[in-house]
Amino acid sequence: MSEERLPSRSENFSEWYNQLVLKAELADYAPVRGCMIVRPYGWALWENLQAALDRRFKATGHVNAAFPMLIPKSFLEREKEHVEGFSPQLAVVTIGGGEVLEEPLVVRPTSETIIGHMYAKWIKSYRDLPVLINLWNSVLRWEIRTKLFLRTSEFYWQEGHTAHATEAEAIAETLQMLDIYAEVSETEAAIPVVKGRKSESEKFAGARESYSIESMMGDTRALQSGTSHHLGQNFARAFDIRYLDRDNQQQFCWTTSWGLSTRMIGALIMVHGDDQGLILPPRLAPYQIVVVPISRDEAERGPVAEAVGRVAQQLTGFRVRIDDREGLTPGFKFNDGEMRGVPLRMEVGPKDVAQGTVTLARRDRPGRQGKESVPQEGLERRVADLLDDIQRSLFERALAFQKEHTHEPATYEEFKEVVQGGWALAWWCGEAECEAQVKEETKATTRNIPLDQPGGSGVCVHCGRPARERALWSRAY
RNA sequence: CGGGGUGUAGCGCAGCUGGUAGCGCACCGCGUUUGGGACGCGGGGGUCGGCGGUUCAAGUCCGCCCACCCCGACCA
Repeated sequence: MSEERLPSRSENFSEWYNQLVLKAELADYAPVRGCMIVRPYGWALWENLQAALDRRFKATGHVNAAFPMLIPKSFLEREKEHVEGFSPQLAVVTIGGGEVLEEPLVVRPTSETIIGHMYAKWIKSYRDLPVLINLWNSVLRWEIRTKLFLRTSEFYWQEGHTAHATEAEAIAETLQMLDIYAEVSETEAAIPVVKGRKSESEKFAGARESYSIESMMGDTRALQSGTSHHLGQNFARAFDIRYLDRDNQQQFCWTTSWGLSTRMIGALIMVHGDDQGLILPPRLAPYQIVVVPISRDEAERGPVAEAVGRVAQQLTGFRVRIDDREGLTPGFKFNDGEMRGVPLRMEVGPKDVAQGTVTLARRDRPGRQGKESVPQEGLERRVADLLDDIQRSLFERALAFQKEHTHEPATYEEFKEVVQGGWALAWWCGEAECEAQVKEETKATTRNIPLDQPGGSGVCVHCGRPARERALWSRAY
């Protein structure tokens, strides 16, 4: 519960975000540095997102499993780029049961290595392929600078790990999972994305190619909210994952990995929220409707409660919360529901009882607008339509915002200007030092190289050398 | 890891030149309230971030440490 206002979203985005996460009771700071507590309301949101993803993973043939949190340190050292990428961020266990361990164990920063070890053991024949396993777990990366949901030392996610007989299959898998992430983000979270390939400097440590979905937050900065990696044969060679093909020849597998984390919750907050608080998309909201009963005296209480009960019966197909907390005024509950981002509020008071109506208020319309009086009869139909409309309008609003702040600068001068408050889609020569210079000069980095390129060729927006692809540039979280 | 800032009740803060801790909100009880953040009365709650030092006496002065936040370099 809260009663103070949030900082202004437009004036102090960062502070607005921090306080909203706490006040909406999504998460809290843990007593351990860099870690977060995900509170029930935040976890309910994650569970809904999990369900949306898991359904799609299963539909595409994946199965879930559990792997240990502790990994022999030597495993991390097997793949050269992987070590370099993750060493600085590892937490290492050196003592167990009071004894110094023979070999230190690392708390998993990601599971490619232990997966590689086990896949090598399990895969013998082309008949064993593909292996399509997903893990729902948490991982630990020693982060210096943290922010709830966006970057914490421990975070919750899913990591998918697959092994295939051919490169083409592995690439198809990598792109299939990227598509699933994009589809979940857009249809469930109502967050538009740009799918693309990561630059060499931004790709996953050990990957051959990394792909990401990138979204524009309310302050125009970009957030990578899902990644899918084609690992080539890098991990297969490091862990000796081989199979015997139809011609009785030993072949290395082609592997992939892909992950999406609770960071997506941060995206939901930053894309849809406003000065009043969260605005949650109906498909993921823990509660889609909050019912606020209103009665001035004992005589009204009974009929109102009866109407609420009747209405609740009609809405069993929705996630409904009846806010019958005592001693709180309706006004307080309105604000509380808005802060928590409940998509639809239903007020049931004496006037509604007298008229056989309820009052609906949609969260995505400002203030007291978006309120409407509807008959209790056939209510569920109107509720369903409104929730659909809210889901759609949140996406459209976010997409319009993203488009409005995405530019195609022709010159570097223009580029420098636009990346201060938006995204730039601009030709890039593909050279790492060019990218590094741009970052130095503007703080913008390549987010990805969008997959749907209009084609053609041009000159690098920074150095003027020939360029074959356009990159999406932005300041990022 | 560099620069800056903050640690006093759950949250936000006050506490002067040292004298034994307070305000608002939240919380508990009773009553009146309830269609946009109600009000009255009465309560409970503190190793003042930690350790050490100076002093008759430290929230206050000194030293060291720790944590968190903001801005930069690195990362989902």
